[in-house]
Amino acid sequence: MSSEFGEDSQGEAAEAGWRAMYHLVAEREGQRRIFAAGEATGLTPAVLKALLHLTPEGPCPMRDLADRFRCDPSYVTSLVDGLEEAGLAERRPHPSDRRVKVVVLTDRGVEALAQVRKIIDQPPDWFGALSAKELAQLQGLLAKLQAAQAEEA
Amino acid sequence: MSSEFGEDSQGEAAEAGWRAMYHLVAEREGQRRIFAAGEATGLTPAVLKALLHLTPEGPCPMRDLADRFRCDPSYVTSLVDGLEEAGLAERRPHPSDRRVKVVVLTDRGVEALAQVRKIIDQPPDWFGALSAKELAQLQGLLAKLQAAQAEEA
DNA sequence: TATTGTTATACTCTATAACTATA
DNA sequence: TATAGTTATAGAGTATAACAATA
Repeated sequence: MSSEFGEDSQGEAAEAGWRAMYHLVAEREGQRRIFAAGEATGLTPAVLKALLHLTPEGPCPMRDLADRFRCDPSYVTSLVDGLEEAGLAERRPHPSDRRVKVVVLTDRGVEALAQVRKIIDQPPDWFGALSAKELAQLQGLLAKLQAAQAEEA
Repeated sequence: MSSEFGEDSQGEAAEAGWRAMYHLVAEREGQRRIFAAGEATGLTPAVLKALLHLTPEGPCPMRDLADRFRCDPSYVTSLVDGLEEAGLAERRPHPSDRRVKVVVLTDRGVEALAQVRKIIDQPPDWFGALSAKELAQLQGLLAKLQAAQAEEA
């Protein structure tokens, strides 16, 4: 949420850019992809979402998942239950803190994650409207935004 | 979903651009805004979503809402019930087809929609990482994409 | 005492099936 | 016969509260 733009033209340009991005991503393509990924994998949207927050390398304490999702820990329990039932992840004890359980993807889980990522990462057809040069420009601008976003945290 | 890019470098650039946009919009800011809008208005996420698909001018047949949402008509019933209970919209008979009911925003509904839009449209702080010139560039590129997306439908 | 995770429970979101009214 | 909307119902999704184990 922004507090650093006033009614100046730069603020307006930022808003226009943000609105365009939001519209392009969130208001159509996002759901379409989650839907397609669900059909391809047979997973429910909720479990899919959980899968997308797991990484192939890192074992992840359940508590961290609750924080990332901003959801109740009890819900993480049911999410991880779903992942385990689908054979995509496992609970393991934390090496040093025995209260904690960490979640790790199984081989099948890593595979499923790759499949889902492939679907989600596929650019919509309308990206064809940009030339190679314009795509490079866009990438550069978005990279700057990503860097700024990362720094914010 | 794309079918027109192969493994060429342009396809890769498109994917990188799309992934960056998706990440910037969907994986953090989107939910944050819906959450904030819900807190500000006291509306549930579902009713909020419905509100966002209504326009101040156009009376909208309920069936059209079901199509836009890709949801079952029965769910539209409960959504519009929610909007009516909150005093934000009303059902009216369709002038020529008496099977149809159209949904129109009330004055309070128009107000609430503006409030929600204001929250959602507020650019994140990290837009400050771009100069005025870069913002203009970004706007131009996104406008092209929006035009292409609109044409697709 | 504070924290992690689970269970039991209940509330919200969303779809299916059966129905009514109109076309 | 086909289409728009509703009702009743059931199934996901998600939170709250009480609890067990560990720190």
